[in-house]
Amino acid sequence: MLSKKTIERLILYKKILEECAKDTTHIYSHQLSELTGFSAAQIRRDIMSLGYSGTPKSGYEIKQLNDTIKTQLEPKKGINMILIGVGNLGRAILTYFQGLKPAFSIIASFDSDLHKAGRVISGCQCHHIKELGAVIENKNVQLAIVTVPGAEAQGVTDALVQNGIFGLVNFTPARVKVPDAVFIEHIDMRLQFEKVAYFARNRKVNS
Amino acid sequence: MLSKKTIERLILYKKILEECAKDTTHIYSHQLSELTGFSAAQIRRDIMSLGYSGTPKSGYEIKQLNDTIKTQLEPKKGINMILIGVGNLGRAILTYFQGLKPAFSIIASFDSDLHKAGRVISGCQCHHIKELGAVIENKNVQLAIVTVPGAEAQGVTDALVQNGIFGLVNFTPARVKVPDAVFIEHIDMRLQFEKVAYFARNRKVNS
DNA sequence: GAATGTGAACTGTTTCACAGCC
DNA sequence: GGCTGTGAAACAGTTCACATTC
Repeated sequence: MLSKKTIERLILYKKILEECAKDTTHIYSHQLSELTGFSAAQIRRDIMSLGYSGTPKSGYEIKQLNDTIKTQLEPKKGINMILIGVGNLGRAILTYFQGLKPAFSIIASFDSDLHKAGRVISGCQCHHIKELGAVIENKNVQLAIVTVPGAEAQGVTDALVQNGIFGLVNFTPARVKVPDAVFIEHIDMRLQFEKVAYFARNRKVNS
Repeated sequence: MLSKKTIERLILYKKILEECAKDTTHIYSHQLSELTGFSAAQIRRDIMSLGYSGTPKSGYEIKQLNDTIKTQLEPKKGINMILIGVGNLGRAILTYFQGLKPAFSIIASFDSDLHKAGRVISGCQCHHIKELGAVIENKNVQLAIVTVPGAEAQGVTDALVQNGIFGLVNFTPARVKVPDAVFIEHIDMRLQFEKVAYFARNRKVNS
């Protein structure tokens, strides 16, 4: 099993290799290093962990390498996602994702507000939260994006897990708890901003 | 200098301690562990690295501990931020940040669209991108949030760095390059979703 | 000669485990 | 007994450096 950090880098390589494929057929680790900012040794190590090999003569064959990464990362069919909480952030994400189909589709959204339920908002059908179970089952939903207010996050998460969701992206500041078998990623923007503020303030004052 | 990971945890402790302060005056590491999901040893180690000490009898004094964290993390005055790119995501972030004042204020936004420049959008004065330098200088801006389309990210970033910004949060998928002395955090949502999809699919199938 | 593939070394982070304290 | 504080061990992630290959 590849580590979280390795996966993040592979996802990045994949995107960059897609760009490169337009211009050329082979690439060296030091070139990928230049494009990604990771060290060449790191990149060779990652590619090794995929089980793919290049040659000293011409480096890595871009198309083959990319296919190898895709095989590891991507499922055969697209990912079906839902989004809970159609507020400002929720709507922004819905709009953003219109551009990423079909690899990632948000196929339904949910809100507890009866004024939103039943309408199409930001290009996505909004349901009332009580229909959660039915939609997840019918549409074979695998991932959920949580953009409700922090106080509601744990309740919504519990309901999602109960209904068989096992991958979550939580945009609320609440640190919700999930069973071990469920994978959750917290994207706490406030925390990220505080971190940047800290390191910007305490930056190395050389150069 | 504290590490990135330690800082992230400290920011979380701070928020949780603020909650706890309403109910009680002292807390044990294992209680903080329960609330945060990090191990008790980890928490003791982090607090040690702050130079703060508790007592075996009653654990850590919440108010003192929180003040210690704040001294490390927060500047005396609030952080002035700007946001570049008033699209969907940009507007969502602007709205979201209205609630976080005064610790973090987005004091201006910028866009290359002349229809947006001059208006107040999502509670924030929008300027044309060419006024960047003037506003940064006048308003003592320290941090910038980049929410432009990926293709424009590097150009905007260069302009920001040129104008003396040394902390950036980049929401575009582009991996922009900055000088060593500038701190940048990438929040690539697409990448995060792919990662969650991967780990959700390859999850441990026990329990 | 310049690249890959990789054992070994190194660096950073987390956990263990226990002395010391109340 | 149950807590903190912390050296030491364990683990994870990255880089080094070099034998090997084209």
